[in-house]
Amino acid sequence: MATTIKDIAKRAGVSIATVSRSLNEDEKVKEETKNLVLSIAEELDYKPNLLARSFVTKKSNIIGLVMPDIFGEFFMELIRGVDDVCFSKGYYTMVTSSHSKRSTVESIIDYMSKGIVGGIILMTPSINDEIKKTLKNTQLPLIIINSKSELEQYDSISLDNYKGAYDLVNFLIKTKKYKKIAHISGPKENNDSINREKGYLDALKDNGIEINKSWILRGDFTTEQGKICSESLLKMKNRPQAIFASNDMTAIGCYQIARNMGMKIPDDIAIAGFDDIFVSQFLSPRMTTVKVPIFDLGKKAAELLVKKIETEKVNSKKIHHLKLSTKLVVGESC
Amino acid sequence: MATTIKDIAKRAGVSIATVSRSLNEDEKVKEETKNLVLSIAEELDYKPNLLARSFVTKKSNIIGLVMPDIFGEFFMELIRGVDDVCFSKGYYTMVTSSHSKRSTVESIIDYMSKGIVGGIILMTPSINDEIKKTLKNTQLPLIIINSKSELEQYDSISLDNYKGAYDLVNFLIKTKKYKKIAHISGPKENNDSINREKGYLDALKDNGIEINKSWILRGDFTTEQGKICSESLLKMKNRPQAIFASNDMTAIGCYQIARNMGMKIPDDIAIAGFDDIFVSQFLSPRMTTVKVPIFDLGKKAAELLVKKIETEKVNSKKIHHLKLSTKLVVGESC
DNA sequence: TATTTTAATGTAAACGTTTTCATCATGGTT
DNA sequence: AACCATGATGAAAACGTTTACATTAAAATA
Repeated sequence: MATTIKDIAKRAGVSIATVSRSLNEDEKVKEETKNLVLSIAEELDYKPNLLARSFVTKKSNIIGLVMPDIFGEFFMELIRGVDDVCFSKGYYTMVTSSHSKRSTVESIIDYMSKGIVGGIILMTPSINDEIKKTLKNTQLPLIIINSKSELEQYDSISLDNYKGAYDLVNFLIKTKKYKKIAHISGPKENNDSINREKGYLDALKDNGIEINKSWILRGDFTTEQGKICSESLLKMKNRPQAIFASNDMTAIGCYQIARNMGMKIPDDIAIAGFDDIFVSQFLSPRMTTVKVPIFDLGKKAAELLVKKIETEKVNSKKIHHLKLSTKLVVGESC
Repeated sequence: MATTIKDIAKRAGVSIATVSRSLNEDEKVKEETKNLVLSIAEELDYKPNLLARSFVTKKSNIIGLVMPDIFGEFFMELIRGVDDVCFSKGYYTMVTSSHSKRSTVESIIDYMSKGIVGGIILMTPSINDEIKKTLKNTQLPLIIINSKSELEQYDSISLDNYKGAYDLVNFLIKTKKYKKIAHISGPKENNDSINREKGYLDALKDNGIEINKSWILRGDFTTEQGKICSESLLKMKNRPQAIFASNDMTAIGCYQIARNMGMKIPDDIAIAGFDDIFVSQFLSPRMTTVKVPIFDLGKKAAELLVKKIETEKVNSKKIHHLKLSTKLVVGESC
């Protein structure tokens, strides 16, 4: 049987209330008594029962991380960032992802209603009405990771996809002197994708380059679709000099097609991606892309959430909207 | 305020005991009463307070996944496998990793003592005395993921690293006709590494090839060390025809050095790895390696653990030691 | 019919903690 | 000397469940 505050109380000859107070720093209790209790707790190797504590305080030091998927380095880095902060602040990280069998909403509801988590980090590429409605019904501390802060009333952290894409395309035009730049986008509803495309369009516009709509193809962040799109781009009579793919996975598809068609990168076709995933540095030539600080994203989200959980009483109603900047990674593919 | 069994009891005109019994399928309660209770619960959108439940039953449906690190696709796949099973069985996945600030042992102790998890999946590359001692003090259901089942008393799941390596080296000898095969190992204490090296040695032995000790170098699973080791191998007067690296990361280092030295893979030097990480398929030439079913590993571990948690009363003392087989992936690097 | 068994339900304790309220010294203020 | 504020502590309730035990009514057995 594990040691409880009762055991300590008995041994110390005080009430359990005094033990509890001694254990929870902030309370007024005579220094002497406190030290006695603390030393006995130490001696008996006392570990507070978190379940009991959370149960009575209605606060859980478990953070629920809801993601659209659990796959690849993006989510791994996110988890790592969250875990890093959680650990150092005495919190636990609980992960869940959407599934064929479970929607994002279901995950959230589950977490919210069962009293199991003390706060939620919600990472979602898009926010639909169902999610909005669900969020409205909770008063759990919440941080949203999403590019588009459609929900102004919630704290959010996002990557500056727009600027990342803008800078990259601007670099292609200004430094590399490309004028014919195609784009393979990401999924339609995906806010990351939407903002990257915007950055692309604005960079062209600002440089006085006319937009060629036939050079903008819809991808879906997969290598497969990258292949399909790049193939049709490279077979055009008036084909582009460069392809800006909405993410590295898509760009990898372009690499493969270019190689298959016997084209040299970047001489015959320049390729740029977005994300700077692990693979990208090993491709030859090294991919030009945009580094996104996912680890930091996770860290920041967790930090913000913990802060929110702990100051909830004070209820500082200030809403934060953080935007993390990306970094251009210049390789030899352009 | 959330609905509790008291609310249901009041509305249904029964005691909370009856409500509880109705909710927990297995109990004897009149069909009629049960239906009434259930319909009211539905109506009031009752969600049991998991904290309260776990607190009183001393059973948690949270599974603690303890890993040596949280980085890269290996752990991502592991988490995914665990999450997959956990979700479908109504469990939650809590992750933690070792740190500069936290040892594996501390993570375990933390999980064990705070009453927060109902079982632990412990993934560790090696088991030291401290871990052994710690495990002895718990009666929490536990599954160990580790190559070497030093701890026969605990259920374990592991990858058949030995056979994977043996088959690969055997393939290099029998099919590819290499006779001079070097090996860059992994960390000393790492059981995966140890078994892979054993497989390598035995394959050579069984094929009547004498072992050249100067061709066996100590790596540490990093690309950096792969570079260092392969450079010294390739600069030898009597240099090997092939290098079997203990994992793909190391093999990638070999690729880079070979390229730097102007050597063609596989003509000048053949390279093989282990793990079949995501990158490997994109290298040119495609790496020959060994695919390890990490996702399945996670799944199996979770399945076993859940089974253990749920049959604990019955206490079937049978200990399971599962070994998952790997699969040779033939690329063009050999 | 009297007694025993069984089924259905209620009562209340228990889990380990926090926290409100009450109690009781102690020492300072009039 | 009487009073009051204060600081330290204890008693007990509360949180939402499950569950051992008690109770009741109905059914089965004698």
